[in-house]
Amino acid sequence: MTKATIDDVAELAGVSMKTVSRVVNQEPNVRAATREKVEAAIKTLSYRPNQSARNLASLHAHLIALIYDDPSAYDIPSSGYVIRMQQGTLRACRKADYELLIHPCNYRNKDLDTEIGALIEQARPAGIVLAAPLSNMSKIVRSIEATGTPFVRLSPGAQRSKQLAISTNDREVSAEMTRYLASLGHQRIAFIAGHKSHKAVANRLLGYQDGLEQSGLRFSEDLVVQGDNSFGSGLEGAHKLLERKTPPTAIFAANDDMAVATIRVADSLGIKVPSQLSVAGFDDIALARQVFPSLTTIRQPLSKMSERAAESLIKGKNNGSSDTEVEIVPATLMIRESTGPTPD
Amino acid sequence: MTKATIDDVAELAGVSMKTVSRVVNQEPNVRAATREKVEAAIKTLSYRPNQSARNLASLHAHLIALIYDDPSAYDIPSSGYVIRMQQGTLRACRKADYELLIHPCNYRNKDLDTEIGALIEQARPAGIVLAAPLSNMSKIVRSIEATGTPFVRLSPGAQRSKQLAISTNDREVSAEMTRYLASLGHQRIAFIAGHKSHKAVANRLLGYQDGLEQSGLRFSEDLVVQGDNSFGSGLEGAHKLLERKTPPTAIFAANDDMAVATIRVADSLGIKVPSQLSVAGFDDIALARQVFPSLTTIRQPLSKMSERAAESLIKGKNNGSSDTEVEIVPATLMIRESTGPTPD
DNA sequence: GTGAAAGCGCTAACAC
DNA sequence: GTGTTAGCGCTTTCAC
Repeated sequence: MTKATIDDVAELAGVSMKTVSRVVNQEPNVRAATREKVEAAIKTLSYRPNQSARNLASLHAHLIALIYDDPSAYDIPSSGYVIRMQQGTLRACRKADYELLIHPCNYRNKDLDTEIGALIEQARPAGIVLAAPLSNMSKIVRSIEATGTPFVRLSPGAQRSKQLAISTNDREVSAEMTRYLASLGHQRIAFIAGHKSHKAVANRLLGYQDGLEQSGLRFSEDLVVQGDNSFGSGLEGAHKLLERKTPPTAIFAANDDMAVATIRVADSLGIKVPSQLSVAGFDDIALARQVFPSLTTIRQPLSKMSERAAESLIKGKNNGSSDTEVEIVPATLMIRESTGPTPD
Repeated sequence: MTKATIDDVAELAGVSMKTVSRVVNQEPNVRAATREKVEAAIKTLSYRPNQSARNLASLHAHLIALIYDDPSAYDIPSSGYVIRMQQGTLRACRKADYELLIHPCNYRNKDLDTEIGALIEQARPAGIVLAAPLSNMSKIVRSIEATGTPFVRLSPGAQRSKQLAISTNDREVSAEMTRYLASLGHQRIAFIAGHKSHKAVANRLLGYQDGLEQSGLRFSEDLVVQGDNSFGSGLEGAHKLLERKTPPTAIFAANDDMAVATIRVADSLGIKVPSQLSVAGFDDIALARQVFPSLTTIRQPLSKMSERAAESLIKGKNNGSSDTEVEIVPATLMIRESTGPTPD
C-alpha cells in the first residue's frame, strides 16, 4: 500500500487539491457539503499530510522548538523541570498537529546565539519556547528576534522584548509562603537565595522580604545566604545558617534542591524537621514528595506555562495579533511535612 | 539578507547543484579541490541546507524519533531515565545534523500501534529508537516493522526481531556487585529479587548467584526474598530479612526503589548503614544520590545505549548493512556510602 | 467558494 | 568525477 497523497484525496472527493488543503488546514471558504465530502475521502484513504512537503511549501515547518538550558549537561538533578516543560509544550503541539523539537543547550556556551541561529535556519520552527534562564539573556533574545521567528519567553526577569512572556507569580507566592511560615509562629525565617542571574529566582527573594514585612517581621541580611540553585550550594548555605549561635527556626530555600540539601544538613546535625526546624522549597520537583519528611514547597505551573506558550505561538499564526504582554500563571503552595509550628 | 540556497553556493563555487549536495552530504566522488572550493563558498554565504527541502526530496526526514513510555503521565518519578535517553540520542543526532523528535506515550494505551503508525507516516523519521518496555511489546514492534522504518530496541527482553537491539550486561554487572560486597568481607549477602516478568531484572538474580559462586560463597534460597520492584515490596522484603535471628550483613536489591526501602527499614530498626548493614541497588535513579547514606548502586548506561542506537540508525543508512544483533553496553558500579566492610 | 499554475530547495536517477 | 533533468507533496498566489 502506497501512501495516499493530497491528489488522491482530491480525485476521490471530486474537488481540487487546494480545496483538500483548505479542509486539512481548517481554512474558511469551504462549503459544509464540500468539506464533508473531502473529510470522507480523507477517511477512506486514511490520508495523512506529509509534514515534510507542508514544511517546504510553507514559510516554516509545523514544528515548535523548545530551547532550554540543560542542567544535566554539567550538573545532575532537576530533570523534572525539563520533563514538565516538555509535557506542556507537547500537549499544545499535539492538539494542533505540530511536532516538538527539543534543543537543550548550555547557557554558558559562548556561541549559543550562533547555535540557535543555525537551529532556526535549518529547522525553521513556527515558533520558539525559550525557557529561563535563557529567556533573560539579551544576546539570545536578540539573535532570535533577528530571525523574525515568533517566540515566547518563560519566566523572563525583565520584559524588554515585545514578544509575549509567560511568568508565574514568584514574588507573590514567595511572600505567601513566608507569611505561612510566620503564621506558624516562626520569627527567625532564613532564606537561601538562588542563582543571581536567574531573575525569576531573584524575585523569590523579594517575595520573601515582602512576606516578612507583611507579617510584621524585620528583614535582616544575616538571615539570607547566597546559593546557586545547586544541591551543593544548599548544603553549604544550610550549614552556615544552622551552625550559628541563634539559628533560624525556619529556612525557605529558593528552590527544592537547596531545600532538600537543608533537610539533609539538619539531619546530620541532629536537628529534627519539622519539630525543631521548618524547611520550605520552591519548584515541587519529584524528590520533594520522596524525601522524609516530605517537603513543603511551591508548585510552579511549568507544564501549564509551557503549554500556554506553545499554544499562543501556534494560534498567533492564525490571529496575526501578537499579544505583546505578560501572562501570569499562578503557582500554588504545597504544604507537606517539612513545616510545622515553631519549637517552644 | 535572504537565505542562501544550494543554487547560490553552486554558482559561487562554479559547480553544479548536485556537487554541492555531494559535499554537504559527505558523499564520495568529489575531488578534493572541488570539495574545498564548495566548502569555501558555503562558508562565505554561511549556507545551511534547508531541512524541509531535504526531507521532502529524500525518502524520509533527517530526524530520529525517540519513542518511550512516559511514566510521569500516570506516575511520578524516574524522569532521569527519560532525560538520559534523550541526551544520548541527541548526541548522536547532533553529530550527523539530524533532529530529534520525542514521542512520550502511555504503554497502556490501546491504540498505541495506530498512534505510532501515524507518527511515522507524518514525520517519516529516518529511524526510531524504541525504549523498554515498549521494545518488548510485539504489537508495537510489528506495527513499526510494517512501515519499514529502521528501528533499534533498547533493553528488549526477548530478541525476536531481526533489528538491532542494545542491552546492558545486567547479569555480569550484578555478579560484579556481589563480588564487591564479598570482597568487603560479607558472607551473608541477601538479595531482594525484582518482578519476575521483567527479563532484564530476572538476570540480576542470576548475576547475584554467579557472583556468590565466583566469591566462593554458597547460594541459599533463604537469602533471597521476592519483591516486585516497588518501594513497598522493598519494605516488606527488608523486614523479612532483617528480623531474622541471623540477619544478612549486606542486602543487594534488584532495583534502587527496593534498596532505598531497605535503608529506610534499617533506619527504623536502629540498624546503622553501612557500619552494620551494607545496601546496594541497581539503576542509579536520582534518589540514589540524594538519600542518606547515598546509595551504592549500578548505573545503567542509558545515555550511551541510546546514543549507540541512534548512531547505528544514522549510519545504517549509509551502510545498508543492518546489524541484526544485540549490542551490549556495560553498566558500571557506583560505589557510594551505603556499603562498607562487614561489622566485626 | 473553488481551481490552475507555479514553485518551496533539495535529492534521485541517470547521463556524460 | 560531475552535471542534467525531474520530481518529492504540499501551499501559495491569483484567477474565476
